Amino acid sequence: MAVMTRWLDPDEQRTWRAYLTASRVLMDTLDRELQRDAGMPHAYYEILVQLSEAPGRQLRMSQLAQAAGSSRSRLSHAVARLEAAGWVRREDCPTDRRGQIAVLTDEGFATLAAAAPGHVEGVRQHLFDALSPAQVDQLRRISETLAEHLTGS
Amino acid sequence: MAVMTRWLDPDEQRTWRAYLTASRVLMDTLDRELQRDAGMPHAYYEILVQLSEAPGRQLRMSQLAQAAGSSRSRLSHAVARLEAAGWVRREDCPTDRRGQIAVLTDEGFATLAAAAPGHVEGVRQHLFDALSPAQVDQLRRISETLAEHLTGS
DNA sequence: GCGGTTTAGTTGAACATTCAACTATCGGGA
DNA sequence: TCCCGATAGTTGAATGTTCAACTAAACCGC
Repeated sequence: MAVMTRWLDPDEQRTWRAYLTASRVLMDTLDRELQRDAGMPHAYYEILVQLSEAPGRQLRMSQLAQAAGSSRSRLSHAVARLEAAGWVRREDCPTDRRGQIAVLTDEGFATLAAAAPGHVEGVRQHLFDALSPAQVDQLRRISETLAEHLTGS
Repeated sequence: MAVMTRWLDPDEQRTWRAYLTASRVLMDTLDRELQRDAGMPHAYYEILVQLSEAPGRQLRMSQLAQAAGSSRSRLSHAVARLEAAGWVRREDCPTDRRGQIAVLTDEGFATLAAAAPGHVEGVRQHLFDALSPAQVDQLRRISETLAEHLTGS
C-alpha cells in the first residue's frame, strides 16, 4: 500500500542541512579541543561532569548512563577506561548486589577542574558569541521542546 | 598569568544542556532508524545523498569529503565499505592522476531511493513536527549563523 | 626541467560505539 | 518457598572514527 511521503519543502531542506552542518562542526570542534587539552572525548567529559555534580560525586551506573545520555554498554566501556586513567573508581552498591557505583576520584575531579575553563571558553566562543541574546533564548526553547518531544514519545 | 574564565550564566547553562540533550537524542534516533531500515549509519547515508545530487552522481574524494562533512581519512574508510556493499565504485580521475572519483552505482541509488522516504519521515516526525513555523525559521537562522561562524573562523 | 612545497588519498593502529548475548540479582506472585 | 519475568551491569565481536605516517603526483619558482 503506497503511502505518500511528506517530503521536505525547500525551506525545511535548507533548515535541515544548516542544522546538520552546524551541529556537526560544533561538536567536532569541541571534541577536538577537549581531546587536545584534556585527553578525553566529549562523551567522557560529560560523564565526569555528571559525577562531579552528583551528591558524594558518585552515581549508580544506570543513573549515570541516563544523566550522561549514554547507553549502558557504552558507559560500561567508558568507565572501564576512566577507571584505568584513575579518574573514576567502582564500588559495590550496598543495597543492591547487582549494582555498581561509579565514584569520581580526586584525581578525576582535578582533571575536570583543569579542563573546564578551556572547554567553557570553547562553548562560549563557538556557540554563544555567534548568537544574539534573542537567538540564545530561541535556541533554548527549541532545544527544550525537542528534548521533551523526543524523550516523551 | 591568570585569565578570568567567562563561565556560563544559569540561562546559558540551561540552553547548553538542553541543546546537548536534544541534538544527541535526535541524531541517535535518526541513526538507529537508518541503521535498522537501510543498514547504514547516518554518515554513510549523507555520503550517498551528496553523490546522488552531484552531476553524473560522482565526486572527487576531496569534494565529497567536504560536502558530507567528513575527514579525508573517514571518507576513505567509508567509501571502502560502501564499495564493498556495491553502492559506490572508485574511478581514476582523468585530469589528476592523484585523484579518485567516487561514483554512486545504480544499486547504491536504488538503496538510497528506498531509504529516503523513511528517513525524511523520521526527520519530519522527530524535528519539524515538534516546532512551530516560527521556530523552524529561527532554527534555520541560528544554524546558518553558526555554520558560518564556525567554518569562517 | 630541477627541487622543494603543497595537495590527494590511503593505510594501520588505537580508540570509541553498537549490538546481542550473557550472568547475576531482585521482586512479585502462586 | 519456588519460579518467572524484569532489572543491573558486563563482555566480546563487529563496526566506525581519529590520528599520524606514508606514497604519489601536481604545482611553483627559478
